[in-house]
Amino acid sequence: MSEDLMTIREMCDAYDVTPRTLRFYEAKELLFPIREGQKRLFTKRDRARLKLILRGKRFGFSLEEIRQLLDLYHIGDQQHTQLTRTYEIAKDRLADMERRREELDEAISDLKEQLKWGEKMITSSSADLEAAE
Amino acid sequence: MSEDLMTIREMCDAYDVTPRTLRFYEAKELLFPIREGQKRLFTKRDRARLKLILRGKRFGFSLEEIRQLLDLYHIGDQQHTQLTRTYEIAKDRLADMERRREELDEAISDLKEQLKWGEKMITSSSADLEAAE
DNA sequence: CGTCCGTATTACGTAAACGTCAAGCACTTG
DNA sequence: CAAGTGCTTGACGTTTACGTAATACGGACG
Repeated sequence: MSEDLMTIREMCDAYDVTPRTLRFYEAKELLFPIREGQKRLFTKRDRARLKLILRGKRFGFSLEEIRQLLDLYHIGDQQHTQLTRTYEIAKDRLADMERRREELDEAISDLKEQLKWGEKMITSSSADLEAAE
Repeated sequence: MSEDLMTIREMCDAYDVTPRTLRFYEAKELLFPIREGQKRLFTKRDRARLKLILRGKRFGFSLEEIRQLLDLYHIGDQQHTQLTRTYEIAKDRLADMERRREELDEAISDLKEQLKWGEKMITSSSADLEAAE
């Protein structure tokens, strides 16, 4: 348990991002590193959030969308009404993701189909692929 | 079979994009509408490509990445060596997508877990969620 | 024939997500 | 203590993916 806190450089090495990116995310209120004097120290919570940020980006979410998603994970001691609302948003998000999953499955099988053809074309000769819908 | 060709406006209505977007994609060599005089006419092939473009975007691919992916679907009558190379790229892409699917599954189950907590919190009262890894 | 309407081209504008200096503070290291 | 190393805060630059006029062209219509 080396310290639970990481410097900006350790973060960059660990997650393959630049210092600029981490400061940018802090400015956008996606991360909240603590300050020791001048320097930033990133907590376990920051690391968890960063993972989610990078994951979100890989799925085409904007940083603003990601920020809202992150807030879902911060369901702290809020008011009941606000909480219910948050819950609804989260359910919508989940539905989003499951739609994306279906789409991704489709994309994968499309590409697989394409690869089967590619295989045939490599082992045999060329053909006319324009017939495909 | 109304004509198999669509005007820019018909395309916009059908796929919910702007004319600017379609012209932009053409400029970036993602689409290749034919020209009747001045006007563009989009073929079935353009529509298939546009669908893939929009799908790619939903998964966070840049237009440049999408253009390369689209080329995989255009495995026409190329040279054998080039074809083999293309095939390798396609397989890498497929592996990419399957990794993404795993990640998406993880993201979904994470969010579902979060929702279970949210449920408890709504039906009961507030609690401390900071203990979560 | 004048005037819309839809499309075209050209060009400048913009939001998001950083990159890239410039200049300064805090160690520590020789 | 001078020099380097690492971090800091601005501030301006850049790329991507379009938006938004301004201007012009070609057919349809009253």
